[in-house]
Amino acid sequence: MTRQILIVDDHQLFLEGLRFVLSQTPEVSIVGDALNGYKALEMLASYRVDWVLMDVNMPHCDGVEATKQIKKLYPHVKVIAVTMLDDYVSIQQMVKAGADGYILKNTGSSELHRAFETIEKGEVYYSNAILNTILRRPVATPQKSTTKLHQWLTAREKQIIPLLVEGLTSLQIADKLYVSESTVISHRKNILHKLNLKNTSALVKYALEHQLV
Amino acid sequence: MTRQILIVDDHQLFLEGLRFVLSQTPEVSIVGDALNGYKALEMLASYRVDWVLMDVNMPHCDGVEATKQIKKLYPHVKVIAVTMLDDYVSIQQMVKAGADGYILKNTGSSELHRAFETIEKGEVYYSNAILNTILRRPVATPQKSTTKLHQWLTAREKQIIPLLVEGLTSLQIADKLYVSESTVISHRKNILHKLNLKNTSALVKYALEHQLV
DNA sequence: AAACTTATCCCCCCTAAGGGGGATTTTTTG
DNA sequence: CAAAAAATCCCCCTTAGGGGGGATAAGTTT
Repeated sequence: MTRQILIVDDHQLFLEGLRFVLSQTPEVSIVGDALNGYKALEMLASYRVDWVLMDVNMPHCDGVEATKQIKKLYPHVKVIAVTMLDDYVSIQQMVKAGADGYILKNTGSSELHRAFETIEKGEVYYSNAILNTILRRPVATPQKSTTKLHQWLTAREKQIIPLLVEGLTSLQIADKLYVSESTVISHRKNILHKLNLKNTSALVKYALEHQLV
Repeated sequence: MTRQILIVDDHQLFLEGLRFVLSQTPEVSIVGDALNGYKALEMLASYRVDWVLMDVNMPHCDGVEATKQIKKLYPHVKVIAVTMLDDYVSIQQMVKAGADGYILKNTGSSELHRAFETIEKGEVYYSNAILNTILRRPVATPQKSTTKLHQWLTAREKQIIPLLVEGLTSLQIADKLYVSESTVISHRKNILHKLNLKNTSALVKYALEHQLV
């Protein structure tokens, strides 16, 4: 089944280039184009549209707002963000707005085809190129430890840690696990000893910073 | 050219499953497997290896450390992280360690093949599934803060919190701040009361999750 | 000046945490 | 099967944490 595509972009030149690329693509036909989000919503009200190729930054009604509206009014329409921006916030905003894919303008047409194939299967497509940007963000919790002491913990010990992190007492944990308080105390003592930590507060910090919760 | 693959994983069952999948895959042969990072480095020293399928969390020497070492010693070897973890920090750490791909264990073999094709081309492959996790992180918008309980804390109280997070006792903190132990105890009691927390462990969790450190 | 906040310190009392053992049973592993 | 590891429970004892007050001096606000 041929997919009806709407292109939304305020860059005339890019719009024409994309028109050419899509004209070479089978199973795809262009419904029309819009220079901003408002125009796009007007088009959607009048024509059958399957996919929207949406620029992120446009005047009047930007890609994020337009995508939110489209997903609200026409949930079946697939929206693919096509953008020059590869910054984290833009990507995240578009994803939260409900975009089904995210590709960069400087990637080739082969990537566009791959995106189409992925979205056709009902999956979400992200350009590999944007990932480098996303993943190079500074880490929230700076980690300096190289040796991972906690790999020596037993299953039971790892099970108890999240409960200690929650601030539960030994007795409360014991009741939860149907064992005696002494057992929990022993486990905690062993954990502290294995991780070479002074008290439970330090353990909570360690656990949260090493994703043991 | 047939690719020589080394599998590094401490889960025997998964290892065998992966062996089967790869035996069905053309242009690929398994050099061997290792149960942890150290073993992997030993294997790399003795055999020709093109690709490493690396589990992230393993005992003795985890995937992040092992990947760093591999990339340092054998830059030409492609490392693909294969993991159950889809949390942000793990992914980011592996990327920083130099991993050439990141796929989840619960994805099918078709994804593995896609990863191979992508990496064969010299590109980096990321599982689409992990992206949802990454992009659903809370967006850093300091403006739209709701009511934060800790905004009512005094300067002294905020000063004490990081010290409690470090696991210091009241006396240790008192010595650091040149006040009496009683003072620190009072401050901590006030903090717990203001934040409506049961004990210091819960406070540590709160502090780390709300960037009070 | 009166009211309020903060930081400082103290009291009593009780509970939870932590250090040092040891012992048993079950499970895992070589 | 035998050894090792893990999970379970107990003892004693000391220290730190936490709930309930209250008091004072210094500074700020109203």
